[in-house]
Amino acid sequence: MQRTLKYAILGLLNQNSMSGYDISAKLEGSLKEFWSANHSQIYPELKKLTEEGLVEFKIEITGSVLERKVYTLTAAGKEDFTRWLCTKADMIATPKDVFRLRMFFSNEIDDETCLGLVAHELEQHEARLVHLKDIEAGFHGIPDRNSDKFGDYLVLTGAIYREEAAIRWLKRCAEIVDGAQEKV
Amino acid sequence: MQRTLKYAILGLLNQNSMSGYDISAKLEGSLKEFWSANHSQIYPELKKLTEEGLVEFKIEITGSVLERKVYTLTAAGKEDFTRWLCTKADMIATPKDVFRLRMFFSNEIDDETCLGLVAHELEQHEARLVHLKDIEAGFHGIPDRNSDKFGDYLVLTGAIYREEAAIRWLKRCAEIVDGAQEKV
DNA sequence: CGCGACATGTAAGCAGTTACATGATTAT
DNA sequence: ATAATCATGTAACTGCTTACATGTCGCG
Repeated sequence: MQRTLKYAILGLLNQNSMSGYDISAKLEGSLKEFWSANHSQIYPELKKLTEEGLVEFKIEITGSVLERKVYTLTAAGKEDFTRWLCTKADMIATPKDVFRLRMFFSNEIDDETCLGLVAHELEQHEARLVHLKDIEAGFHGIPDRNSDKFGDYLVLTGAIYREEAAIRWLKRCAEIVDGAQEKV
Repeated sequence: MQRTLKYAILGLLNQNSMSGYDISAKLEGSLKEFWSANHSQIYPELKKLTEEGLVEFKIEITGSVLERKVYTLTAAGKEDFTRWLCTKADMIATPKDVFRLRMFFSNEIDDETCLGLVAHELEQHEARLVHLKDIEAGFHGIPDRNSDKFGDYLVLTGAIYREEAAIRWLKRCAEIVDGAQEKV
């Protein structure tokens, strides 16, 4: 029982009070490189956190009737989050990857199909890398150590390194399959 | 509904007939870098695959009474697996990573604690890399394109690249946190 | 007046983890 | 004998995805 989504939400609320909709948007933004959740998971979790006394909300009205629940961390919520944040944890066991599973069985795939699969995967990682580099260009140097942007920058760097490694590997895969082909 | 475990099992049975226990062991071996499952997930899945007519089993006796169900792919199973294997898929959306989530909120952590967390994570990735390099040393060059070892080698290379990227990033994190500290 | 963004929720089902439960075989 | 490994299963629960369901607000 890790309740990681709980801490993702508490962490965001620690930065700013916001609604479930806003949290949903954040998880579609810079966080989505390493954590994501649908609104169908976020709203029930917020309800649970309210019952646990870690967050509280007040209702705001946008326009004339549209309700918006703006959540804020309670002192207990802040404490729980801080405790989690500073806790050393075991490295994640298995980052599951369907593409790598396919490649594990690649001896059953003919060269042409295999190179097609690799090219398809490569395209997607290259597009992602371009996107990440675009975001990186928006940072001018390393953000202030105490600003929210600091963690943002760290994990962006991590995502870039990760994509670069994936691309390097995929190119190596193509090379190996091609090389094995030529030897015949 | 992806049923990825289904295809992991079919793929292993395509290599060799084996029991649920053997499949469990394989998923603790070289596959565990990108797919894993407990026996409590494997046995019910094998039951389901049998009902679907994709695998069949015969009971072997080890010793005098201990039963062992040895599963084999049926023609339908082989066909289903092959179709899946050659299918292009979208890249996985979010490889969830709790450590990166912590780092996202790192502006809330003091330098010493933060460097401790990074060092702890780094240790684990370095140990993993050593382990992977050991396995790599057991391969003498690239295995035959048509052997089971071929895919094994490809994904091992991928795991090494991945760990190297993680290590490079963690060292960069330490550098950045240290750098930000000195500036004060 | 229609479309996209804002806003919140529930239900059903699949995937995965932890714990419960049992027993045989082999090596020390 | 006793511990590690072989061997198979179920139950309860958490986590996550997809689909269902509803309604407002602002812009063109």
